Amino acid sequence: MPRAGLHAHTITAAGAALADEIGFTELTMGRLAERLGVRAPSLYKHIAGQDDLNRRIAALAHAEIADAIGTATQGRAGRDALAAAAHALRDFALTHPGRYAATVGLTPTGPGDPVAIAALRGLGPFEAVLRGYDIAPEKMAHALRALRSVFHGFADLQATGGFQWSTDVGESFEWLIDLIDHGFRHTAEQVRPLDAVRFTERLPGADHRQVDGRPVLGHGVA
Amino acid sequence: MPRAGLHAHTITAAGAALADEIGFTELTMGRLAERLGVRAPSLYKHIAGQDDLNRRIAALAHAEIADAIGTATQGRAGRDALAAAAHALRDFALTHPGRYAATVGLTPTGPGDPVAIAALRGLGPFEAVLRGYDIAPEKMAHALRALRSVFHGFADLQATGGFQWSTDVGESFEWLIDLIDHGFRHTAEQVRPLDAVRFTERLPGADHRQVDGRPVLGHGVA
DNA sequence: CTCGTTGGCTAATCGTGATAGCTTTTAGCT
DNA sequence: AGCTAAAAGCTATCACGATTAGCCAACGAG
Repeated sequence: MPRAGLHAHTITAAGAALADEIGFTELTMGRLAERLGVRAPSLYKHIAGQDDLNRRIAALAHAEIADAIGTATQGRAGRDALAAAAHALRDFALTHPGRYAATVGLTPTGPGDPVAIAALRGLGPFEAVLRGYDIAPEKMAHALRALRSVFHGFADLQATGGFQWSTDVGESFEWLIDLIDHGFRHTAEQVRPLDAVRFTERLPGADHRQVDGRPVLGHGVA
Repeated sequence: MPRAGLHAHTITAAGAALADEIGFTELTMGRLAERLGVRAPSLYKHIAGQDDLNRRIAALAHAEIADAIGTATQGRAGRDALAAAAHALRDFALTHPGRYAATVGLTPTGPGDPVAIAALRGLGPFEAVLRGYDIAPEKMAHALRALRSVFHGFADLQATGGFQWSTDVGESFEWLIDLIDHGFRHTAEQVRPLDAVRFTERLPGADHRQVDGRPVLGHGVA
């Protein structure tokens, strides 16, 4: 019996492709092995188990998303960049639902976690988009979270069949981009009193390192 | 052996509570049965199976969310109503992570699906919030989807541990509310050409009934 | 050519969902 | 009070997926 010549990277790619076809939750070691023309236990010679597989797929997806958004926003700014990034993310979620599903719900296990590192890389293009608006540096983290929330929310709802009315989804998406664009322009002009910055609530287990009184944006997922 | 006196409603409630404790994906027939002091097969006398259980929990959660947002927004309008609704939803997602997880990822099977009906009921309070802004009636569906995307996205990211930086999450949330509030005010003033309304893209399987050229907002999940 | 490592296989364990068929409780009726 | 039928639990059992142990063949270095 000749060898199949598997590698962790091969398995991850095949798993991602299969997840896109049948859904992330339907991805099983047996099915993946069958797809690779191999028996299930053989996969364990290359990856540690299903959780490991899931994390590798998530890391791959994060990297791909970062690339997609990065290239889509090259040379654009303002609403153009915002729209390009939004479309790139949504297109990815719709074309690769399995991969996209892998990126949500997997808490990074620590600073060295490949998932965390890949997720961090995915933040870069979003920050670039925000640089096109007049946002105070200390508000950047808020704006980043807002961006992620908005576009993840839309992509997630659409990918999971959350939009059932006949109203055109693409048009709703454009409307949403306008909403955020206008919001960013308007909020940027706002002058809010300093005592609005409270820093009271803390997530248990979150990383709280600070330098010069500002959080270290070094790892984690924003 | 005396009877336990189970009912579909009892089982659903216990399942929701257990899901909140151990996580929705960890909810299992055996564990739920143990919690109820009964053997797993006994549950099948009242519910059809795990999928049925999941859907019942989702319907329950949708109803509870609708109630929470509805009461929170009573007598409020504009930014007040927006903030109240947003907080109500986020509080629910954080206090009842299991139930909240059940509400995402379950596509309604049809117009009569209890999940779809409950989800529809949950839209009411959101529409009420939007009435506080000057939004053209034909844009209401877009605004509704925008609202759902934004707050689902934030709640989902926070509930799944997506925010890892030290920046205060509550503050980011307030910032997001401001962003949307400003966006709604500004976009409402916008006058956009009619040909921007295209109605080209259609979701497969979606309900497309229309009356007077406008979609019937009768069922589905927006 | 030989040998150690590597990669795939079979067999087996364990946990979970689901179903079949049996038994007992319980409510209503005479 | 006793009878009866539906309802509600139980045991036994199967299917399937993840994972591990241990066997053996393929491959590359000397």
